[in-house]
Amino acid sequence: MNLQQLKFIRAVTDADLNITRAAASLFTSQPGISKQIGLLEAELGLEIFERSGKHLKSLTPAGKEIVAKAREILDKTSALGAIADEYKDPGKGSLSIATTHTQSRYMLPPVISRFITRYPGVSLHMHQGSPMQISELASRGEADFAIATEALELFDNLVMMPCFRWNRSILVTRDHPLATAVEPTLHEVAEHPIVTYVFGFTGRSKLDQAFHEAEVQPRVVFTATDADVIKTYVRLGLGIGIVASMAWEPGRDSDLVAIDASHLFDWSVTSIGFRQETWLRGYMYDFISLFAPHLSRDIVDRFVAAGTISDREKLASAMDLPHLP
Amino acid sequence: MNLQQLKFIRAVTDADLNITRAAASLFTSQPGISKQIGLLEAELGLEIFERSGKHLKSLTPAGKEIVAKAREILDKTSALGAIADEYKDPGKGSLSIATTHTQSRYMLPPVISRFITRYPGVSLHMHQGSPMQISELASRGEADFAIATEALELFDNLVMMPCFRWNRSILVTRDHPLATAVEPTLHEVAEHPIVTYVFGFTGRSKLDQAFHEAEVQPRVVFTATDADVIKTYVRLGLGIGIVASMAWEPGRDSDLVAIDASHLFDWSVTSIGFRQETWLRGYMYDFISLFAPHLSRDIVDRFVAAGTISDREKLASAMDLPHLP
DNA sequence: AGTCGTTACGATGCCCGTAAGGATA
DNA sequence: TATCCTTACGGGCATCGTAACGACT
Repeated sequence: MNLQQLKFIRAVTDADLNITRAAASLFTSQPGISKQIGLLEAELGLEIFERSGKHLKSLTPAGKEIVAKAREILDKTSALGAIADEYKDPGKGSLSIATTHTQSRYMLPPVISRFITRYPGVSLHMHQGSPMQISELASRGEADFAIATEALELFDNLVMMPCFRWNRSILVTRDHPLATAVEPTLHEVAEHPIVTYVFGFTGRSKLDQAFHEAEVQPRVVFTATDADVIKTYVRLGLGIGIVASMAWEPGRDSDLVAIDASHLFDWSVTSIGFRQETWLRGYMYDFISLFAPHLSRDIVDRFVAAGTISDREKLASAMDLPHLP
Repeated sequence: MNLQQLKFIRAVTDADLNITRAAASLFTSQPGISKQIGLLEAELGLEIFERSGKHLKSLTPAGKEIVAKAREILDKTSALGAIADEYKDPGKGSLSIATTHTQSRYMLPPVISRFITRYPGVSLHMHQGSPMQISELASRGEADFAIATEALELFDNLVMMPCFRWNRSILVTRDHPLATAVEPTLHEVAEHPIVTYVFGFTGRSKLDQAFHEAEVQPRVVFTATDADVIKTYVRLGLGIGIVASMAWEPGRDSDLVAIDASHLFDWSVTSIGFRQETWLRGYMYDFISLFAPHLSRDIVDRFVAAGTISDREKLASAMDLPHLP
């Protein structure tokens, strides 16, 4: 058995049991993988993949466990590299963050700015995508951190830690009837056409939930994945915007009025997550603390050490999170 | 990087940084190890071992972490084999138990007997030693289970679970003045010369503690590592014996009188422990349950999942253990 | 017919073993 | 001086790539 073979079975599994594709992703030959998998199966004395003729059909029950264990092993081997890099030069390395538009546009800029000042030797990579894509990137180890408000809990190999609570604001043009409203009700809001996030993005679910519970049917006329687009259409008069409060910028958006709507909707929590197995470099701890000051190195370590999801939830609920704004 | 290299650095560390000895233990050549370590260090870009000239002096700080991580990786690779074996034939395999004389002589026989009936295909290996040796065997993975009353808590990579509580009996010959005593006091006991366990064995510490707290100075005239030897000297009239209650066998030891001493000493807890990283085969779960019926598969899994030592202690204290006899 | 996995074969390169050299305690 | 690690060198073997074959959709 060797690490190469483990990499191969992982790649094949990740490529939907297509050896050819796995070979392409690893820049190697397809027969090589086939051979090595055969050797590994011979050594273990059982089949990892179930074949139908010459096609891989599925993982055998044993194969599932073996691939899972192989993932753990490979994760730890990359940790070895991280350890070495940290000791060689704590200030040199790379950090890859997967996040949504809302975070990267409104929350991350000051954090990133402070981070690159402190760690000029760390090369930053940002991936933007849907919460689902983000979680998957982190879960597969292609991103070090996932930062999002939704979907992070769907991957059980991610350690996720709550960062802050936020709520929504209603954006209207200055001449809009709601512009002078203070604490409008859901009914009043629902009288106007609404422009907001696509489902699955930026706490959209809490928004739907509030309307549903109040038995009010909102007229959502347009949805987008980011607040910039939403604001554009609010300016065009398509409807009122409901966006995360941090998406209203005092300077740039002074042509719009932001009405706090935290009395209408449940608070959403933005979390940062990473793979359980990752070995966190010093600058990674620091990045987390820059983004969420209550997440000190100790606290993060405690999250990592917590064995079960319920242990982590306990830790999370014991924390008092900052409320934005 | 490959698994071989990780095996090498682990072996060298375990051989007190002596490459020659490590090579011997792995049945390979010394230069081969030297070379591979050099290659690994080159790949990681730092030294794992600190050299003084051509001798390995110590592990570098990075080296310590790297070796620790290497151990985890290697443990998981052996788990792969275990998974395969389990799926190939759940009834075939081997089980190696490290334990003390007290356990293997008095507690384990009925368990072993039932186990081999249920799993005739599992080859059993028993190692006997001091609690310290036992823990080390388990901690190094040379034994699957460690069963002992002391020292298990010293190794933090062992998951240990409480099995039962037991206490001590005073053994005297039939004609001894104490033979008819009921609930003798510590002072009465201390009037006689005592034969008992060596320090570090079979709950000896609780015994000393009781005398110390009562400010009584016992006259311990002979110590042994097992109750059979102790009983022999009690029969010779060297003194009264203080042994684990389960060491008095109604039939074989009817020439001696056993006086329950649980009112004098604190209860001791015997635990079973195994390495956190071991992948437990079905028969291993069963063995645990045979030895300690309250340790069901679910409970064991919960112990393994518990992230921190304090989590495990919480689980342990929530359990109500059988009291022997 | 096209896609995909297995088998066969040849070459490269890695790994291990023996032998010799150099440094430390 | 004895022990121990490193370097050097040669042989064997594992791995990888190309090419051909066979099987499924």
